[in-house]
Amino acid sequence: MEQMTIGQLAAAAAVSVETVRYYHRRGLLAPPERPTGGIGRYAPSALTRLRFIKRSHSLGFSLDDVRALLSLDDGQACTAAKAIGEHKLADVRLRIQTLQALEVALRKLVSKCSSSKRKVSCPLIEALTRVEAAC
Amino acid sequence: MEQMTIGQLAAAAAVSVETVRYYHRRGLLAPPERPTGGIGRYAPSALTRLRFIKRSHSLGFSLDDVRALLSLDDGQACTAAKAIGEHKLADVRLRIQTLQALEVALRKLVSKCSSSKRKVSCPLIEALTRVEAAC
DNA sequence: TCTAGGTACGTACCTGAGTACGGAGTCAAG
DNA sequence: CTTGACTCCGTACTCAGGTACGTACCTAGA
Repeated sequence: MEQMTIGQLAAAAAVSVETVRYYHRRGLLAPPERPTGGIGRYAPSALTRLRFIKRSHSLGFSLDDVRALLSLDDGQACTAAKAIGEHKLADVRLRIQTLQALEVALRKLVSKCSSSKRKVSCPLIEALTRVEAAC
Repeated sequence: MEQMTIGQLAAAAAVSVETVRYYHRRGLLAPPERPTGGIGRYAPSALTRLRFIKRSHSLGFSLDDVRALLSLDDGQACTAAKAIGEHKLADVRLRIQTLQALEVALRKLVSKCSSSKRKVSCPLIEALTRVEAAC
């Protein structure tokens, strides 16, 4: 009854048609049944699945992660889903730490730059040139 | 006197030979003078420059950023260098904020997952499927 | 002089997540 | 029955920052 074409599906999920096709190729979303030579129609469940993909991806899961999550979608695989989520959480925390260290380093460089008065060399450039700083 | 081949230069900066060539292509490091048909030799200043590139890049500057910084390397362009640094700093802070929001969302999902007892569906999967959560 | 290993150069390939394009087919409304 | 919008399919391209490979050349040491 509510069978959709690829364009309608894509619009409903606020995604491009090309993206839907890309998800077919990546094995995240099955291509629809279609009458021989005709145009495919998607069941509403495809929209649910597509939204799941989009939401998971927007939360930082890679498409491979998402495929793993989808394969757990029998509702009983909570432990496995949790493991994937925790793995991703650890990854996000690590990225935050790295960026925070970077922020400190950059802030120091920039503030040194603004406080310098008439030195020969720009302290930011100077700092980036020095060898003793950690790589 | 301390003229280096590309291999020695790369080793001294702990970078691969291919990477040095790539930096030539990207206009970050000039290819060396070389006797007609012979093998190029790099002056020590090339090593300084290569280390500058590596350090800046490790601090999160893109190679285009690095090229901009290098073009300021007359020591008097502190204001411009500071502007580049501040721009990058703002970018890093934004990335941290995004990741922190993500961390909160993920943490909630995962903890819901662990606290559930014998529900029909895994709450993580459930949450990712629901429509009302922000995209 | 021979040879191993380093160099030069060009091109193709990699990751991740798509985007773009072109030609052919299909479908519904007018 | 035609037109226009949409679909299908395959291929190529995008971005960043390289890596890998092949061929030809050079050069230092035994």
